[in-house]
Amino acid sequence: MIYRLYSQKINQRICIQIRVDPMAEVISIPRQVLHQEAAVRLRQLIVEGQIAPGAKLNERALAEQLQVSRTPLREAIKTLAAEGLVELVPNRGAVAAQLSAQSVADTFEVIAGLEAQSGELAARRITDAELAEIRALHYEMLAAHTRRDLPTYYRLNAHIHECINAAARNPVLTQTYRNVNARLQALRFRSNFDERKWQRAVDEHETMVALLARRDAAALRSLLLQHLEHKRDAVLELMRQGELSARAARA
Amino acid sequence: MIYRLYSQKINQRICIQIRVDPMAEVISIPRQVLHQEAAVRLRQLIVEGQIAPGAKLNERALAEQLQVSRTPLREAIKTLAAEGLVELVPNRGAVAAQLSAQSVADTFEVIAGLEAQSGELAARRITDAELAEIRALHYEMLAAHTRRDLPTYYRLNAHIHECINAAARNPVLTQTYRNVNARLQALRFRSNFDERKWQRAVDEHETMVALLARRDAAALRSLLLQHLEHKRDAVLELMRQGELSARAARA
DNA sequence: ACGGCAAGTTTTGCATACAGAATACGTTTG
DNA sequence: CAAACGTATTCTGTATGCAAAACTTGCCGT
Repeated sequence: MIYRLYSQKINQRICIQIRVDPMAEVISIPRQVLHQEAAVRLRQLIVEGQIAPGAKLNERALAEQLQVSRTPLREAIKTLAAEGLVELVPNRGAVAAQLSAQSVADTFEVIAGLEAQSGELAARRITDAELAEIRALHYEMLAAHTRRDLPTYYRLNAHIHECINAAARNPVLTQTYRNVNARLQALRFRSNFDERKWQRAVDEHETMVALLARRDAAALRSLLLQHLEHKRDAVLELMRQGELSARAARA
Repeated sequence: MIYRLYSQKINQRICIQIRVDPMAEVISIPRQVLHQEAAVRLRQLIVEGQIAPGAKLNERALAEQLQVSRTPLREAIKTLAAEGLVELVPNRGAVAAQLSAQSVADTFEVIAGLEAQSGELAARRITDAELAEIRALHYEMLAAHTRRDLPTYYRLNAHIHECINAAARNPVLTQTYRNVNARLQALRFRSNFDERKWQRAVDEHETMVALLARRDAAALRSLLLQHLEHKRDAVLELMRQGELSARAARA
């Protein structure tokens, strides 16, 4: 494999060629293109809530913050718009997506279907090694639950669901799932379980692992539907509380 | 509501204000912004196969063809990339997505899940008026089938599935469905049923309408799963034939 | 005081300019 | 003649400039 390095001046050109061992290519860090880098960082800002839902995205300010020019930033915004994380308003730029209670419920309905299918497929296709990894993560999660370490619990919880998804061996499903799920991350980051619901979620995860081990696709499917329904109710309840406390603060 | 029309010159500014009746706004045709216009037309080019799967998208040539500059075109390309219709290769631009048999199968697996859920929800939520419209479309489709008018059949078929989806009353589901479905349109445009499979598809549609009328969510769900499985097999078979004939042509 | 208006300011959308990466191509050399 | 090389050309990625749209502010008349 041959690579060439050029440096073009007005009327003077230098050309250097170097050979690169094909095996060594993975080592090279080709620094992602700017618009993808910008998309990643902007996605993070929105998902983590540093850009509030409904907030306007000022291109000049964001470009400065992310240290890129407006062109790649605008391209990144178009990407996030297609993912549903921002909304484009003609001649008025973009705003961070704002989820009403209704659209949260809708999103959970879709996610539930996707997760259920993941589970169903995973139960058929999972390997013992993958199952062992999920079981290990599950025990770590139990530890986090015992310590009431919510951030770690969330991280592990999301990781387990990602692993189940991966075990379904369907890249299109994985991408679709990630895409829809991204919209909910902003909510989950803030959310906080009540004790009883948290225990129930842990129990459901316990059953999940057992059903995966038994390769019981149908049961896992319905468990996941139920699990997501409970998650939805928890999030909606928190939204209502948040709304109430916001109203109380305003009053 | 007040709108203002400006024309800025270097050091001279003209400002005209006009009043617009809010009710009249829907009449005005504010010609979508260029990057969205470009995205729509580019999507069409890819879906209809005028840009072959795997073909490189030359920005300058495409910009000229679509009568826009490269900036909005690139933004449109980023949108389609997020939808999965094109693939971005760093420093090498974009290529129209190419679906392997495996990824077609994967995509159908996801679509099947989404359609099944649409059906399930639609059976619960559909109104009599919506049902009547679907039934009407169904009869039109029967007419197209009887005439062996494949293009009309496809159009009506897609329309019926869209209507079922709409009856589910879940915008997130609708968007996700459209998104994933777009990738398959390119294939369906070219495909052609064998007689027996076509008849079976028509029969399945007949049952579909009956189950919607009975509001039988569970049965509709499993029928749709089966229906999509058959569609998948038909498309995969056509892909194999296409490959074979392509090979034969090359030999 | 207040609603409406016009000019000023900011911001978005698009086009163009330019640097660097990739590619095509003619030449050289073993 | 094929492989390698160097140059020219093409193409992508980013920055910048400019016009139109939206927003802000101050003014004026009632």
